[in-house]
Amino acid sequence: MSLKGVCYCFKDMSYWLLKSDPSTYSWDDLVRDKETDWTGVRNFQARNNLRAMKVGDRAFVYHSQEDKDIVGVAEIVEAAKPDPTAEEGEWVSVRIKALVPCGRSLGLEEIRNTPGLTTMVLVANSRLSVQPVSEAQWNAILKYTKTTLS
DNA sequence: GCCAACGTTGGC
DNA sequence: GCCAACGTTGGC
Repeated sequence: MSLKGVCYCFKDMSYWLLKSDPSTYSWDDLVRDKETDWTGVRNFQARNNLRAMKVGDRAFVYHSQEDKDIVGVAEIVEAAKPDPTAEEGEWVSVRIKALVPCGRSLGLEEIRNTPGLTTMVLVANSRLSVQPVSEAQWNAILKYTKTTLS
């Protein structure tokens, strides 16, 4: 691979946050499965975010409901394709794989109280299940959670 | 195209 | 379990 190609990949990487109720599908489930199709998204904004994902993009996995924290990092390994679980409508899913767990989880409360993270979509619109994360937010969260990507 | 009614999600 | 916020649906 050329150096130009490498640089392009880095420059072009996008970051995301995927929300899941752990009683339905948790980070531990993803680690067990290693990879999974992220199906079941039935919201237009979330679907558009799924469509914008590229192979190699990274996403935090956030546990909604009882935990309310960011727990791990996943990588997009297949871009959007028709969601096989959708009986009607143009819904899509992407394939993700577990990369690393966070060194420690980062709770919603702490996100709300951390300068630089208060602008996260999670804070303004906690209901959106597939959200973009800025590069600055991404790096800050890696730092706060003591998470190292190999 | 507006808006009331309804359903769902998720924080508390 | 409650309820606020949000998104979708459907009547007009």
